[in-house]
Order: sequence, then structure tokens, then C-alpha cells
Amino acid sequence: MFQFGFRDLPEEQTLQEYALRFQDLDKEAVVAALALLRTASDLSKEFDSFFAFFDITWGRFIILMLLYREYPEALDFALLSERAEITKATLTGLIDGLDKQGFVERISHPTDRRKQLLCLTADGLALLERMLPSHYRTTAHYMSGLNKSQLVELTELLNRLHEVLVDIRE
Amino acid sequence: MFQFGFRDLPEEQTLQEYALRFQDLDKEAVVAALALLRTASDLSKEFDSFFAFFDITWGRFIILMLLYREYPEALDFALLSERAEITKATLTGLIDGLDKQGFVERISHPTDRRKQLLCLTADGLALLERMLPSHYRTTAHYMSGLNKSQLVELTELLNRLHEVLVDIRE
DNA sequence: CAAGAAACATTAGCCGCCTTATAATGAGGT
DNA sequence: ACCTCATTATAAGGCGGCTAATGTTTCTTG
Repeated sequence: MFQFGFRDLPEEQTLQEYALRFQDLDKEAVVAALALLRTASDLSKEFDSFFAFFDITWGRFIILMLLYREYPEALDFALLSERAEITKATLTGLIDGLDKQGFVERISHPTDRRKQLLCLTADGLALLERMLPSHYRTTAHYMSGLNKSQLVELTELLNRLHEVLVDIRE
Repeated sequence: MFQFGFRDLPEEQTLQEYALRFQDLDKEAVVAALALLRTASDLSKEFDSFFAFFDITWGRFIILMLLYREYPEALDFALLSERAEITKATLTGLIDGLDKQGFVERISHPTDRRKQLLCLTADGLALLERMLPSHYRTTAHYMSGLNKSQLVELTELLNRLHEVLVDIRE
């Protein structure tokens, strides 16, 4: 799901050199950005191998969770792609896979024949109920480097960054 | 480079429900993990579009930066793949592309004919010197949601998580 | 010193997700 | 009613990860 790069963050000395060469280099910002990408990469690799154990991917898991939230209701294809923040083309591929695995069902829309609805199957539900307990347990383990108040602090800082990034994107 | 999912983090109510259903769910840990992945995804998307402007990718940029650190020295292929945290097979592909673009040069090792060395070309150096000023400027902009001390705090929290994740991985 | 083991980069083939292009269906204005 | 245009899902092709297998080259060791 994620590939970062750089085994080690740049050393203080290197950074110092670059800061002289490039006037606008903000050392704290650069280090924080790299640390953010690196740690997220670490975390996503752990999730990837966890999900691989159940023969799914992060992308498929997101789809399953979004359908789980609605279960037993079905969810509109276009709405699902929006919530998952992927294009409809990408969603087609994910659903193809999940459909083949028997975890998801395509239902044609009752009135608009262009549309389709998606719903978790009994197997899909069973898969989630089998994996979620250990998923939440391992998640807590992955984050065990920080105590509760540090986790809250981290979340706040990240969300502040998120807001700015959303603004920039628009 | 990165694909996250979930347009919105789960609402407090949903989380509360799941916490009842799954005993080991640690709400702070789950929210922090999702926030981490989401914000890293935001950031990497910004970098991706920045790099696309210069017709390279994040992966290629990492290779260029690692060679830039050594410039004008050449760097061993195997060592480069290790530093970039990618397999040699993947590196072959990246170097193929960068070679075709003329930013990198393959040099056969003077004594061991199995090995090869890699070096930035003049064009590669020129590319970096053209893009790095705005790269560092935009990086500072992306991170402008936090002030300097918050950035340092964020980095510390992330690195603490990183250490635990590295331990888990081994 | 010869033969087998190890190390090296590449190739081939798979996968997930992307973007762009395409075909089918529906909605709206005249 | 019809033509246009928008919307929907899919198809096609690319990129960059991965593993496993390949052909060289070098090292080891009997």
C-alpha cells in the first residue's frame, strides 16, 4: 500500500549543508515530513502483512469495512468509490476481486439500469467477524510506542496537518 | 505512492459501537493509526503531483537524492537498493527509467565484473538543482499547519512509533 | 587447480492501483 | 419523440512494487 524510501532520515550535518545551499529549507518541516512518511510506511507494511494472512489487501479491507458499516443495507457503487477515495475504475477492480472471493455481491439497481448496488455477503461478514478481533488487537500493539495521551496528541497534530493539506489540494 | 481510503475517520458513535463488539479495540490507538495513514497519504499525494511536474516519481526522486548525497562519487548498486529499501529487481526498473531519461549513468565496477556503480549525470544534477529550491519551499508549505515546536513534537512521537514498529518487524 | 557454492544484476510474471478512453444508459430541452 | 449531453461502469494500458528463476562472475575449498 505504501512505499517510502530512505532507510535512515538525513543526518543533521547533511541537512545543515543543504540548508545553506537552499535558502528556503525548513529543517524541522523536512524532518517531520520524512518521519511522517516513514512511520506511515512502517505501519502500512504491518497492516499489509496482517491482511495478507487473510488473503486480502488494504484496499479490499477498506471496501469491506465501508460495506460493513451499512450492513445489511446495500451501498451505491458511485457513493462507495467516493467514500473510499478511489476512482470508479479502481473500485471496479477491487469489487471484481472481492466478488470472485465471494465476499461481496453486485446487485443491479431497481430503477436505473446503469447503476449497481453492493452488499457484503454472509461470507464477507464472516470474514470480518473472524479478523476484526485480532485486527484491533494488533493495531493496539503497533501503536504501543505511545501512551493514551501521546496518541491523542499525535492525532491532533496530524489532523491539523490534514486540514492544511486538504486546503492546499483544492 | 500511497493510497489510504476512508474519506472521513470513523465517527465517535461508530467507534463506540465497535468497542462494545470487540473487547480489545483501543479507540485512541485506532484513531491515531487512521489519522497517521490519512495524513501521510495527503502528503504523499502532494509530493506526487509536485514530482509529476518534473516528469519523475517519488521512487525516482529517492534514487536521485541518494545519488546526490554521494555526488560526484558513484554508488554501489546493491548498497543503493538497501538504502532505498527496495529490492534489486525494483531498482533495476527504476534505474532503467532514469537511465532512459538521462539522469543516471551505469558504470561497470573496475574489478568485479558482476557489480555495477551508479552515478548522477550532469543532467541529473541539473534537474535536482532546478527542482530542490521549490521542493523545499513547498515542503515547508505542506507542513505549515504546525509551528516549529509542534513539528519537533510530531517528529518525536513518530520516531517513537517507528522504533516499536521496527522491533515488531524483526 | 578444478568444481561446486555464493553473489550479482536482470528477466519474467504477478498484483494493486492509477489514468484515460469507451460503451451503455438516462435525463433534459426543444 | 428526438438529439444532445451527462453519468455510469468497464476496459485497456502504465507504473512500480514483489518473488522466483536465470546466466554471469567470483569465491571457496578439497
